[in-house]
Amino acid sequence: MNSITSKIAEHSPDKVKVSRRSVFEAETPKNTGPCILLSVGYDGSRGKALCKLYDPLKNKIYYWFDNSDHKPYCISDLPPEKIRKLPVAVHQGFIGVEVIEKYDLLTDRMVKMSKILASDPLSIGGRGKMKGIRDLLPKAWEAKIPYHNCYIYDRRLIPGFYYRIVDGDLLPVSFEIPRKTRENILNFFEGEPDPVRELVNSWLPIFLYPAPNIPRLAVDIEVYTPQVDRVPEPSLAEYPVICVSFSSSDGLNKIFLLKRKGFSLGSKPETFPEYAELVFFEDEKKLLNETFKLISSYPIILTFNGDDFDLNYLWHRAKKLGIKGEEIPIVLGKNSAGIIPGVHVDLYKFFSNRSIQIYAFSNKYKDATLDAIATSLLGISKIRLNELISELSYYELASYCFRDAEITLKLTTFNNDLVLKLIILLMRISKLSMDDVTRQSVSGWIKNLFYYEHRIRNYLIPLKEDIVAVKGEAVTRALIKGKKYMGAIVIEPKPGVYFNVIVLDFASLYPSVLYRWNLSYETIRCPHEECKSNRIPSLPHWVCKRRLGLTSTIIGMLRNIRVYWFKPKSKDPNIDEATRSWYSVVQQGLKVILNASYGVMGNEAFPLYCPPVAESTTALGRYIISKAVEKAEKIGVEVLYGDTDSIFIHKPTDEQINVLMEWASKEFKIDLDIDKVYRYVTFSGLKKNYLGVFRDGSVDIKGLVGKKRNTPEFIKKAFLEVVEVLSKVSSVNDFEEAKRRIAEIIRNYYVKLRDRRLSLEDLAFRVKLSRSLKHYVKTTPQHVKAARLLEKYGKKLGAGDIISYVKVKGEIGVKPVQLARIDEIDVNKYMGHMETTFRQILEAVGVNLDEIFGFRSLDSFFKR
DNA sequence: GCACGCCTCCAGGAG
DNA sequence: GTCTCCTGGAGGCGTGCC
Repeated sequence: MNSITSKIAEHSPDKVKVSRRSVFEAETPKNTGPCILLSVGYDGSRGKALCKLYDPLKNKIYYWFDNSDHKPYCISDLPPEKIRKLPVAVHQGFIGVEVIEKYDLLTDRMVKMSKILASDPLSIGGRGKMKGIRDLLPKAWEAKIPYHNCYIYDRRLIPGFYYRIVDGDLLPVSFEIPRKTRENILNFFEGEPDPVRELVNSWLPIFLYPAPNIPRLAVDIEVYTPQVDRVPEPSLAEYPVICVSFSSSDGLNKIFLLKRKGFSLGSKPETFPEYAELVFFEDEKKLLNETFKLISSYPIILTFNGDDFDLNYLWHRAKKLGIKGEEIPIVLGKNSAGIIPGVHVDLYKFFSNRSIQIYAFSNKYKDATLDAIATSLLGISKIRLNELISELSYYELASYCFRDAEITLKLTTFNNDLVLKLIILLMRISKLSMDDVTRQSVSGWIKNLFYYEHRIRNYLIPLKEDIVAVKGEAVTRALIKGKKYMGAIVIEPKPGVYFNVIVLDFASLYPSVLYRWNLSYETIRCPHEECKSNRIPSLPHWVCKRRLGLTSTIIGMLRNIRVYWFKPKSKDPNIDEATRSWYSVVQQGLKVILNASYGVMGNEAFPLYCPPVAESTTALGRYIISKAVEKAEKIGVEVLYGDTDSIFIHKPTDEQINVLMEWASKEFKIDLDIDKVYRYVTFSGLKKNYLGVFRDGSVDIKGLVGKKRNTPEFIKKAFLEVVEVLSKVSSVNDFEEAKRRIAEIIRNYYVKLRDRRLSLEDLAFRVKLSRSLKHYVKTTPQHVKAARLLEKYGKKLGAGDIISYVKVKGEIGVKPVQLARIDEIDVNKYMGHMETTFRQILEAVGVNLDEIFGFRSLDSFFKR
């Protein structure tokens, strides 16, 4: 025991210098060097907009407050004299009203409006007892924009970009773009209208100037809990914080542990981080105070779920222990936790963002859990525990907690700080603060970006109901019940095996269509008589000939700049690696925005929602792909399949490919590219369902059930073995041998199944609960049945949880893995699943399963 | 009473 | 809370047959 106590004593806080100097410069300097604009907010005590700047050279944060007496406001169509007679005028926050002129895109003319100024943001948009000004007006424009964003627009600020304070004023740092680079990029916009070229010019610095590396500290806490399977409730903060870990991008690695009676250091696990400094605290309050000092000493604090848990818990716990509010550098919002003086980024929110998950990380992680994300992106997992957190020895607890902090940090440092750079780029594009951009979804980014561009042009930001009133609803019918308008075409695939298949696709088809056809809410069904002849094929809609659409121009500019410059240059070996890496971030960030740019137009919740724009986009997509099929057939090329923006063509000559590409660029001014080159492709005959083998033998599997996440592991394994065999096939003659080997593989797995030589884990279906259990009322899917069985045993389950269940004989038919035994398994059901899985491939190979084996089903084949 | 067809719900995926 | 199109499995219900 003595040695343990002495070891602990070695780590006593008196001997270790824990605190770091705050990065905060309380007094705003009159002049600074270049700083990054991290965030714009509102300081209630001063009643001013507040910009958080980070000075990378001095490692300091400065707060700069508005010096222009900028006030919150909203806009009304009533003249000032009428407004002065309304209750608005006696609102305690009412300051005054002034006449302004705005350009109204919906009517295509200048309008006189009234700008109503207020003393504070709440006076405009307040709710509850004290109604805000916007609710006292019959109609109010631009009244729902958070004040700090309004300030960004009016000052034309670009979050994530460089600013400096000069004589107390905030000025952007101007960067010289090399003349050659500028010219090279603008060359790609040769022949485009002037406003497009001007737009490109104004956006270039955003893309060309690399993001800085900003120091950041990841924090993770562990809390004692007496209950199994229960996360402590932050708002109650009943139990002590027993461990806090820190890992920073500049090499700080610390673990704070709370000393508890009856706990020992234990033996050092292999996972213990020797490079981290272990600090013991007798007193929890002291532990929290030191934690807060560290939190105040970095410009960016990273957590994984810190909004809802870690920072939330720390705040409430600190209050409970009697720490004074001003000593807690945490500001709790409704759904988030801010910090002082820097910015808090909750990576759980960022990685949960569907667009980030799918488009930035190509669906590499399927669940937004720290373990799943870290495993697939970093190759590092969380530490597996055999005991409850509250029972771990000090060393084990420290190792476990620290790993989480370390992973959290690494999520922003891996691949050359990819994620940090991506966040900064998205700030610049969306014009949102770091705290906002990491918490909002893609529609929030696009909304803010469009609002900004409206404001700097003095365009009135329209009301959603006015857009729909003027432009109307969709006129097409969706194929799927419950959808609002018709979408893309999927060409019926020709079943069979085809060697030498090329996939041509229209590069970012929808953004290109929006741009080329000038589709924007103000240009579709515009008010001009002479434009009515400019029709969209097959639709009653027309497009403006007089005016360039605002949103279509922005989307087109982003699309072109990505396709022509950043995407190719990110792979150009003549460019230095640092630049290439930044370019790669830029092109990925643009991809995220572009992929959603059409979708938001068809989203009712989007403030510029415009169904005619959305359905015109898909209608033109259908038009273009149909014309492409026609053209291909006309020049003697067989089209095997196509989906939305692609055609799969059989054995085309180079000449034929060139003809098609030139035709597309001449006919539509849209690029048709070679997307994929297959050695062979097999089509089962089902749409969105095929297997292709590239020239190098790698395999491209789409839609097949063997690949689906919820397919049992053993079927996936069998499927992969079969795929492996197929990847070796290089000519028609190889198929006979391949089929024999495939039959062997299937038989092998069948025998394993029949003899129950498989684990329950291998047999489990893993299906996600998409909502809480009580919300399943219409039907009871199998995973819900299993989940309800689990609940009887006291397990708490909710939306997002993955249920693992197996199919068993008997009335209910399913059991959660935890409750099942191997002898209960319903072998026939699994046979059925194997059959469908392999039918998709084998039929694709061109031969019906029945024909291969000469029996009606696999089942009867094996029962022979 | 029961097989069967048809529709709906739900999850997961393609683009 | 971008969008629509497509597939498979199970649940739920009506219908016709024995």
